[in-house]
Amino acid sequence: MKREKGAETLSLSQRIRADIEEKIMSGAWRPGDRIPVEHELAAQYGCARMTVTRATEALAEAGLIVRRKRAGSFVARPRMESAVLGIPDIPAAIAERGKAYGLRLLSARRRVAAAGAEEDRFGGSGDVLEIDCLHLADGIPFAFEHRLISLAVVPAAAEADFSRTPPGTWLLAHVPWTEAEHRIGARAADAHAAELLNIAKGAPCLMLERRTWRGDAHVTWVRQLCAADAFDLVARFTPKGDAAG
Amino acid sequence: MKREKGAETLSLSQRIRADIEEKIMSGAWRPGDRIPVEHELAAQYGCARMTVTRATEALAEAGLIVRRKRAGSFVARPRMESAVLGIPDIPAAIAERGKAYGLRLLSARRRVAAAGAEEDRFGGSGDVLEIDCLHLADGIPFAFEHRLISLAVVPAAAEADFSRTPPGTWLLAHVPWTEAEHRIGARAADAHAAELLNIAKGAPCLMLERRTWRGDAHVTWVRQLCAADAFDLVARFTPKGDAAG
DNA sequence: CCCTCAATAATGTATAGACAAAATGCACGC
DNA sequence: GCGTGCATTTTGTCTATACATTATTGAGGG
Repeated sequence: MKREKGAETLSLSQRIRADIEEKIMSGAWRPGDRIPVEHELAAQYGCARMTVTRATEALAEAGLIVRRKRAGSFVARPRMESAVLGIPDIPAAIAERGKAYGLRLLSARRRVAAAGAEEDRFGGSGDVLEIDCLHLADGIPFAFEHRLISLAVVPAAAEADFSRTPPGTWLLAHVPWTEAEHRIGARAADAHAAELLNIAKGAPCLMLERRTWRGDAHVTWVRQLCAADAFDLVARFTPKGDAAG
Repeated sequence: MKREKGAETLSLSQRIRADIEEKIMSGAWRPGDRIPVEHELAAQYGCARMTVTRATEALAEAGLIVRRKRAGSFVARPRMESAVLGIPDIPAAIAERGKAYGLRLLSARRRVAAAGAEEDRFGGSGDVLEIDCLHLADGIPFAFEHRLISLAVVPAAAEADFSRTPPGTWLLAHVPWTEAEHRIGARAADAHAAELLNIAKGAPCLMLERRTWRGDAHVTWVRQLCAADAFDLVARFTPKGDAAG
C-alpha cells in the first residue's frame, strides 16, 4: 500500500526531500517545529545549498513546510481541508468498470438565456444550447444530464452531433477551459428523472453540478443525476499544510 | 473573478512560468505542442538556463507540461479528472455559515473488531472505539456520524471526552495521518438515521465516508450522513495535465 | 529494406558563489 | 523600562558552468 517508490535511484535533492518528508510524516518533526537551516543540511549531505533549496522549495510548494526569511523553515500545520477528487468523465467511468457506454440524446434546442433559476446558476447570457441526454451503461440508464452551452463562447457547438458524442466529451476535446466549479450533493429524483433513470420517484440520487469558465466567459453549466446505488465518488489523498498554492 | 495575482513583483522564473502558463491557458499553445527549448527561452529572457529550468520544472510538477529528455517539453493533454475538493470539518463548516455548533454523543463503547461488513470497510483489527454522535447546527440535527477508532494506533482516544470535542476534531489535533480515502455518495436515510436527523425515512442524504491511515496502520473509519438539503460539497479548480506527481 | 550503432540535442542534476530582502534580536540611547 | 535602529541570520533568487542521462536521428552495413 501507500506511495509507490519505484525503487529508482532518487536524485540527491529528491532524497533530501524524501528524508524531510519522512521525518514529518512519521511525526518525528511535529507541526510548528523548525527544521535545520539550509546550510546545515547542505553540510550534512555534503552538497551545495542550492541542492537543499530545491528540496525545501518543493516541500513548501507541496504545503508540507513553510519557509520564512530570517526565521527559518517550519513544519506546516496540517489542514485536512482539501482532497484531490477523481471526477471522471461519465463515458470514461463507465468504460472503467468494463461496461459498454451508450448515449441517448433527449433534446437539444437553441434559445436565449433569460432570467431564471437555471440561468442564474449558469451565469452566462445570450444564445445558449440546451441539451438533455441520458448516459447508459450496458444499455441501462446510468445518469441523466441537463446542460447549457454558451453559443457565444462555443459557436461550433451548434454544428456538433451530440447524438453520437456526449456533450461533455465533445467540449473537453474542443474547448479549453481555465476554471470550473463543482457542486456535489444528494437529491431526490423528481418524476422526470425517475422515469428516465428507471427508479422510484423520490429515490436518492447523487447530483454533480459543474460550471466551467474560459477566462471570464461562462462556457457551460451541467447537472448530472445518477441513482444513489449506481455510483460513488472516491478520492484518495495525503495531507497538506497551510501554504497557499 | 478568477485568480488573484497579488500584483507583487514576480521573480524572473515565476514570470517565465506565468508567461508559459498564459500561453497554454489562452490556447495559443495547444496540448501536444512543443514549447521552445530551454536555452532558447533563456536567450529570449536574457537569463541563465537554470532560471528557465526552475520555471519548466514547476510547470511539470503542476501537470501543465511534460518534459522529455532529448525530445523537449510539451504542453500536457488536459485531463479533467481531478479537482481539489474542500472537505471541511463539520464544526468548521457549521461555523462558516454563522450557526452555532452543537454535539450530542449518542454512544461510545470499546469492543474488538471482528469480521463484518463494517470492519471490512474499516480494515483495521484489534481493539476499537465505536462512536455514534450527532452534529447540530443551531440546535438542529445536521449530520449523523458513526465512527471506529483503532485503540492500538490511538490509545489516548480511550481517555478523550467526546461529549465535548467531536471525534474528528480531536483526532485531527492529536493524531498525524499520512493518507486518507473519501467516498462520497447519496443514500436513503434508514429508520435510525431518519429519526436522528428528523427527516423522513428514505429521504435522500449525502454520505461521506473517510478512512484514514498512519503509515500502514488504520487510524479511523467514519461515515457521516446529512440530509440532502442541508449540505452540498463545493469545489473550485483549474485544469491539470497528464504528468504524474 | 531493415537493423545497429554512434553522434547529438535536449533535459536532469549539481556546483560554488553572489547579492537581495526580510525579520529577528540585540545594543544603545533616552 | 521602553522604543528605535542597526547588524546578522536566513531564506530568495540568479549566474555560469559542468557533466550525466536519454531518446532521437542519421549514417553505415548487411
